[in-house]
Amino acid sequence: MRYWLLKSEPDVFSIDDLAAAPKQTTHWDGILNYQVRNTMRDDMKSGDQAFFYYSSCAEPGIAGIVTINSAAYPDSTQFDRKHDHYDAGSSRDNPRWLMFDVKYQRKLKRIITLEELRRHEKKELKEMLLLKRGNRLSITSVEPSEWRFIIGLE
DNA sequence: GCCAACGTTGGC
DNA sequence: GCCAACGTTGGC
Repeated sequence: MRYWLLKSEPDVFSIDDLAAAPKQTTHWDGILNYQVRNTMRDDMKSGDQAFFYYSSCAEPGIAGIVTINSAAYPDSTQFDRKHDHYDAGSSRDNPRWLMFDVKYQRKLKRIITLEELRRHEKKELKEMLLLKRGNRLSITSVEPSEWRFIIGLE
């Protein structure tokens, strides 16, 4: 079992939206980055756990915990001509982009802000990918020690 | 295969 | 809205 961090803009999709969704489950679609796609394909497994992180908002930080609820499978939005994620270079025979299912687990008691995480970036969270310079990937892995430390902050 | 131009992300 | 950092594109 591995740990991950999924970024989402809360104005677009929040942990509360996931909690209110049918079966508290949704498709995590629209990932158009090859490195992240390869991570999804090769490393993410059903049953893995992930932090739900808020980006591009007033208070960036970790808001909740979700479960990866499927293996990666073709992202249907890439075949829809009307969709923002339509990709003319992809085909059903050889899909370029993947998505997976995510299930709500719980909200954190409070948002663990980026600012708070940064207070530990010299020590406990020295290796955390989220905090590394220039990181823009929408999914990053979280080490078990980092996971435990952050849960401890809560 | 190089690299400049361009687009996107995301914190501030 | 700005801008640093990075990924992608496309001409050569």
